[in-house]
Amino acid sequence: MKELSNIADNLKLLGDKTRLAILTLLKEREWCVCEFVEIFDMSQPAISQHLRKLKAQGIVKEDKRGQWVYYSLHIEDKPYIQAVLDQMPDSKTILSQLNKSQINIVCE
Amino acid sequence: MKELSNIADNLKLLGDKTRLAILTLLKEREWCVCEFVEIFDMSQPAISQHLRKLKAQGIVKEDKRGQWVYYSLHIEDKPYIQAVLDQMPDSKTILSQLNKSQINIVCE
DNA sequence: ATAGTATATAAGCATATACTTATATTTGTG
DNA sequence: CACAAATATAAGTATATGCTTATATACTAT
Repeated sequence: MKELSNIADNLKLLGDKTRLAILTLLKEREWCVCEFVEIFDMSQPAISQHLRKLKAQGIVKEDKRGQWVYYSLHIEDKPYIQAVLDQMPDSKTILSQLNKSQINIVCE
Repeated sequence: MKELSNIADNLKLLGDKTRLAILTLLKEREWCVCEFVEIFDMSQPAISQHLRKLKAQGIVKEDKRGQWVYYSLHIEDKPYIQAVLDQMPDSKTILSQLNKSQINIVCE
């Protein structure tokens, strides 16, 4: 049984809009860093740091292939994360919500 | 459909050991503030502030009865929180983990 | 009314978090 | 080798967070 504080630390990482979107997108397929950088309105180091945190807690795993690093989910042993992601909308919905917030920023 | 950022804000509140324990205990029954104050090694205002955050996001509801305020879960419309709490251990396990950490503090 | 108990709020503070920019590292290509 | 692209790391900073102590509020009982 995982420790309460361990579970809380995992869930804390899900409590960020960007990371929650990343994980939800990863339900569908693996993604490389540069794809995330294009999608999110944020610098490359910011994305890299989010992925590092997720990797540090074993929530994602990386696969270096040539110049690119592909990330995928690694939550087989974390049912509480699976349970959350099962409830998340599909990638298309996530992407449209990200776009909407970008438009909001432009309009302000 | 709830907004991505709304879900993330909810999950952020679950990403704290104390609040996650509170919510898990609330699966079993309603609790009053003073019970939480006894269980957790923390001041009464600290507990009160955690409950206020949970109430502000509609995750718990309160019921004032005389001198006491009883809190209970209000997550019927939040399947991703239900899904997490379904995966959490029972109250006995939570309480023993809290006690363990208190003993650790004493021993240091 | 006064005192005691339960809870909430306010203010302050130390630490954590999520970015930014600058720079380093790794890999592919001419 | 030199350069470009993809990614990671470092350092700095503004804001958020989770506690503390002090105080206010609400209810109970004598």
